[in-house]
Amino acid sequence: MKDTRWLSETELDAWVAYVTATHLLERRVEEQLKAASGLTHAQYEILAKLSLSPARRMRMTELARQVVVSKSGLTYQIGQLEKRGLVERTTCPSDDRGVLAVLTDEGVRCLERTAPGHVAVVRAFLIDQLTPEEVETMRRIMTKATAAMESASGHAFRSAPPAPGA
Amino acid sequence: MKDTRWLSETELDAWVAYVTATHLLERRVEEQLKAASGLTHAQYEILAKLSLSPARRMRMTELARQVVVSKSGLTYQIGQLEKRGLVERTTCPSDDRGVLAVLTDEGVRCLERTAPGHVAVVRAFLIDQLTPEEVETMRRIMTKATAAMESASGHAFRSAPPAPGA
DNA sequence: AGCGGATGGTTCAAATTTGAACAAACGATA
DNA sequence: TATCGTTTGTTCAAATTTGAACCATCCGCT
Repeated sequence: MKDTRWLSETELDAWVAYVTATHLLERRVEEQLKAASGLTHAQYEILAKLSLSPARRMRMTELARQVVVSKSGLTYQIGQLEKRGLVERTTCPSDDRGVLAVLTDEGVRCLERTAPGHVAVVRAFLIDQLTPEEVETMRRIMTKATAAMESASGHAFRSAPPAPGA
Repeated sequence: MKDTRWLSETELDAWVAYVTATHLLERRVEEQLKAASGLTHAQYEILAKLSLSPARRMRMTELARQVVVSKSGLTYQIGQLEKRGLVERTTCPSDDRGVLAVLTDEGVRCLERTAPGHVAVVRAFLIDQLTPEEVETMRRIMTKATAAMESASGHAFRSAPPAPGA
């Protein structure tokens, strides 16, 4: 906590631009989805993840991990999606505690109907603004950041890795 | 709304990685700030913007625009910061409707006390994971995206620019 | 079989965010 | 200077999100 390594001008610019762009993009995505299908971005992400999963179903905890939302947050959203008939809850065969969120046929149709407009926004404000090289670099950057955060345990971050004897 | 230009595999990977990294990063930033100073990321951003403004003060609307939050959202957060004595509300001399949010000395101290830990997280999970070239590319990418969204009026986005006679 | 710690999901209260509705003040124009 | 359309900031209700508390179930060991 002593001498701080401040961000260089470029680093700060990069961070500020990232934060700003992220907020603006989230706002655009949210407003488009809401207008087009009444879905939240969080809800769309849930449907999208489920649609790519083996039998269009996933355990709650795993789904929460993949969409990066708290357990209670997912419980709430699955409840909302269930009300609209886009998702169903099934008890997990192999684990009585478990709950499987299953994408319904109606959910699939909703997703298919919604995807084009969503992709259009992502393209218009981000992807199509970039060169192919920039897209690739962004992929690399975000993948690295994700890896760093998924490996870093809990919320403590030190310069030295956790001692084996601790 | 007819034939959709879907995302290529790389583009999709880039987008998914971006969304995931953003959620994870937001979570880390939020948890660090909360633990270290009881501030929200939104609140930190407000303090930071104010600290860089001429007399450490800014009009509500302009501040809301810069931190990308709704007007009502800013009203709420400024209220919270006021309770903690980090910000004060002043009536705007040139416009009786206006309100100036002013960073107090206490607010400055809070920011100075909080910044090192915040920067450490940003470094640990993002900046320090990247090469200087990648940082520069991210800056360019996010700046372009921001520009695209700030220019695009309202929420309509068409392939053709708005006709002069419309 | 029976413990004891870890996991999976839900419930609950509290905090935050947004858009719509409003009232006050501005400013250009008749 | 009286008026109409804007802009400013707040209030309000509704939706969402999170962490902590909780119960049920699972799993490794005795």
